[in-house]
Amino acid sequence: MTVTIYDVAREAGVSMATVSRVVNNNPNVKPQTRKKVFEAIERLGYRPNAVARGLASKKTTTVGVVIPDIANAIFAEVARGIEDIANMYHYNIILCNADKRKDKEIRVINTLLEKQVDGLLFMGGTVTDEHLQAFSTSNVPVVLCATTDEKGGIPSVDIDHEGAAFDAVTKLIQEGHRNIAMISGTLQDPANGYARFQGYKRALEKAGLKYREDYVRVGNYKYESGIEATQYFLELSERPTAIFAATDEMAIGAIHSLQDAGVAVPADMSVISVDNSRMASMVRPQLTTVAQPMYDIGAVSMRLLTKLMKKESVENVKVTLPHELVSRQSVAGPKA
Amino acid sequence: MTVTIYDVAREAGVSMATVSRVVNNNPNVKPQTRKKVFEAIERLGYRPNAVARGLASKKTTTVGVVIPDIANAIFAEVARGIEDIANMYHYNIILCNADKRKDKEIRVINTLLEKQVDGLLFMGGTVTDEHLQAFSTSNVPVVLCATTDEKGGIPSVDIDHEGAAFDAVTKLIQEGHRNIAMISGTLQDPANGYARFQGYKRALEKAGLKYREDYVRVGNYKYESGIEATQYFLELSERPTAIFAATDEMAIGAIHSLQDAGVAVPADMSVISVDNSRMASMVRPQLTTVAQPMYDIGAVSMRLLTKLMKKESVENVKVTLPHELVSRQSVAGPKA
DNA sequence: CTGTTAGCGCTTTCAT
DNA sequence: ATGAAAGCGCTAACAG
Repeated sequence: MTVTIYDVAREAGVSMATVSRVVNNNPNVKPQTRKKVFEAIERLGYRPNAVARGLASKKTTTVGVVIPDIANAIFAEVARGIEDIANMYHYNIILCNADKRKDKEIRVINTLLEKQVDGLLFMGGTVTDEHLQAFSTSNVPVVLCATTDEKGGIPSVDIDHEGAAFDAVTKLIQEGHRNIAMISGTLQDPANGYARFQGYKRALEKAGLKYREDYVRVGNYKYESGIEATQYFLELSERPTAIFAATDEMAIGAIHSLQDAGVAVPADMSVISVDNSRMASMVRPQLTTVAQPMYDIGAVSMRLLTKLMKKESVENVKVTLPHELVSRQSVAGPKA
Repeated sequence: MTVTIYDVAREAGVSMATVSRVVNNNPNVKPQTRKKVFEAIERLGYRPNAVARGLASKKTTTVGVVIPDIANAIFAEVARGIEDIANMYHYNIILCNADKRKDKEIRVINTLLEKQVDGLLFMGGTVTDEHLQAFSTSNVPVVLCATTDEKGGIPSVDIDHEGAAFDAVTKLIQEGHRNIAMISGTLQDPANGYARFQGYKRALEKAGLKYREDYVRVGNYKYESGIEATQYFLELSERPTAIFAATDEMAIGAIHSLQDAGVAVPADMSVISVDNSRMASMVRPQLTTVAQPMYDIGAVSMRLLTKLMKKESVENVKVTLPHELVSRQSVAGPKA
């Protein structure tokens, strides 16, 4: 039924080895022979079996990517960066959602390794010893993208979350705000949560502003949690004049919550965040936010992985991509 | 280096076949033997090689999914549905972006087939003869999701785009609108473009309203094109009183464009669309739209594919999922 | 319930 | 430049 390399060899009157050579573009084939083989391939409609090739060569040209949730716009953008570069280097990707749940992460890492992926791109919560353990049962290279490494050994690419948050809050301070609230992510989340919160505190500190617990609410990154946190701030006897949200989505929730309560943005209250997802310019007022280059994080980490898979030496295996404030309409000075 | 089934067999003092049986949960193994084997596996840190298994069994437990663009929220949602169900049935997915470009689609179909996927989920523009040709070079089942089949032979799951558009426009008509504009997708796109446009026309016709060319603008599904189209409508001597956008994103562009021009939504103009993406409730006013069950489209098509892969007989291979109007805040009657 | 034996379709020395 | 042959690690009859 299925035509194999052997059939092609017979049809072309050469050996399997020769067919293999032409299929793999090995230069050691006489042009004439090459032509004969191509014709036989054409005639028979031969299609190489990548599984057999993988078994024989111990290379699958596929990489595994574990991602928290592909339906999340941020991660989807990273995934696109990964896939584009993978494609460019002729790799395919097996995509697994793991929802930042350790058990699920460990499980998919193992099945990916069983499938003999040539490399692993890991995007998740924290990398624990168990993760390290799972990684080490194989010797394929791993790179973390947008993911914190507790121990610090693994190649990774991310932005400086603490710095990005610091810059966002500093922008608010420069505009004259002194009462700045924060809608944080969960502090257990090292990057989007803890690090951004630390950046907030450092900016306050540097400006000599006091940190107040009632100015911080922990959200879950969702729009709704931005709304809830803002409603809380609105009821404070001493209202903040600006809100820093750890993510765009929560910031948009904040903006709408404010508007629903009749407080004008940015006239009565400023809002800023970190992310710069596409939605940032799809709100009124358009959101001022610190841009995090999602696509590039994916692209760069995949590029790094290709180098590792080819055993090329890489100078820097811990890359931090730049972030940048993009000023739009949601920030102004505090009301006089 | 790597430990194989043979090593385990030796370690456990049994044959490879027995090890294979326990690994594959074949009941024909004495509990005691099973135990011995598991212990050997544990001791050696054995991990089955899925590539070898794939070659021997002619099954890879992975399916290929070609998708237009994973960074697009709509498709990402479908992808999540696919992956969740795939996971449930112990399949993995190889994800390929093809941007609805035929050449790219054909190319990835072929590489997916080379990788011996057990099935194919195709999400793209139109299915042409060339696609059919590519599919037919293999005998794995294919299911189309959210994709039109020109010829009609292939299993598929989608919603009734024409009907969804019809319902949206009819809602507007019921509210009393008689001057209804449409921001369409490109008419070359059978589902989101052409079909939704046809639904618009049919609704008009049924209500005895005349179709006017100047009330239709073709957009590219992006926010910005919603803005541009709306600006055009605003300059018409006889302004429409309601806008039907083929997608949420264009509708949101319309809303903002209207607001920027000082026309209140829905007081001065109503806006409705089809999609019900997460963004629909993340705008003010919240968008009234006809919900398209993206996640379910993915889930149902993957479920269908599993049946096809198991050669189970399926009653209906052309499934149309229901759509539903969700009323929020962007629609009201026309100004008296 | 367990073992033997062929392959699965291809790559890769090693010869020639 | 080409061919022969030995696997890659596993499953799947077939025996027993």
